[in-house]
Amino acid sequence: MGRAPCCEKMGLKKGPWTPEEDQVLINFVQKFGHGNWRALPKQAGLLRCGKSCRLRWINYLRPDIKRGNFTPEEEETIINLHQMLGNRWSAIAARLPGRTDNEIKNVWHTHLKKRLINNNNNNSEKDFSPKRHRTGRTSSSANSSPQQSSSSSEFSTEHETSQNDSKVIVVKDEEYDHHQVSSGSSSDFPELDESMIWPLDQVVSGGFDDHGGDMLLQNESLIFNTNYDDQDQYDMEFWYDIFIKAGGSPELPEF
DNA sequence: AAGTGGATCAACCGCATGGTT
DNA sequence: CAACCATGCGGTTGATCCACT
Repeated sequence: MGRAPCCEKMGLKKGPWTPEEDQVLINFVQKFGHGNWRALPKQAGLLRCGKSCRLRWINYLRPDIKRGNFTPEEEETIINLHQMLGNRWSAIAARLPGRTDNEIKNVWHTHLKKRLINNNNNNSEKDFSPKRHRTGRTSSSANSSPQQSSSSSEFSTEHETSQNDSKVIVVKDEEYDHHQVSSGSSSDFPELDESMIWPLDQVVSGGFDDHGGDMLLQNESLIFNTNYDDQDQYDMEFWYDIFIKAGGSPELPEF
């Protein structure tokens, strides 16, 4: 692999944590907090780098960590949020109290992704995969995600939403020759050209699935594909609101 | 009982971001 | 404003577990 890791460079320990190390870290954090992860291992007497300590605490030792299997409700929430947010595991974890981004990422890759693939195979008429899902991050690693870089412009079949009075904002993506679509009030998009706003039923009949989350995935692309490139710090609450308007699960906790 | 291959998950790595100097 | 630093994030790895042959 690339450059030598910092831990080895400093003669620090790597690999699985021992119960003794865990206890030292717990005791230290409970006493002094974790204001400075970099300095913590030295102060606590641990032969670990700060990064490793932070990860261990956040993913395993934190007192509010919920262990054990994910409930069907949690899994459904993850699926919904993943449709909405893509591989933004920390954002998803923020909506699942007691669950960590690492855990959610693991459960997605080991269970949920396969389940969705199976579901899609069983219903081959539909293709819910996003054309291009861009997040605020511009790194190559973020873009290299299979979820985010997968390609499918056609969203399938009938849309069953009853919210026909909603507006849908459509922007032709010249480069990829498809439409970016989002649902919401036109006032949510300052400076939008009126020609971009179509009635909902007029658009979704052209090929959208019945999951609000998929619409939102397209939503995010809209922001980054058009005049709104400067809005790379998009507002989670804003998107959540649109997600709900578009028929997303309302049972998620409030921001 | 032993071997094998897939599944799982803790931990690591590199990079991006935001704050500070 | 550039350089540096600390932290957070997402992708990936590798050890271990477990079911199956």
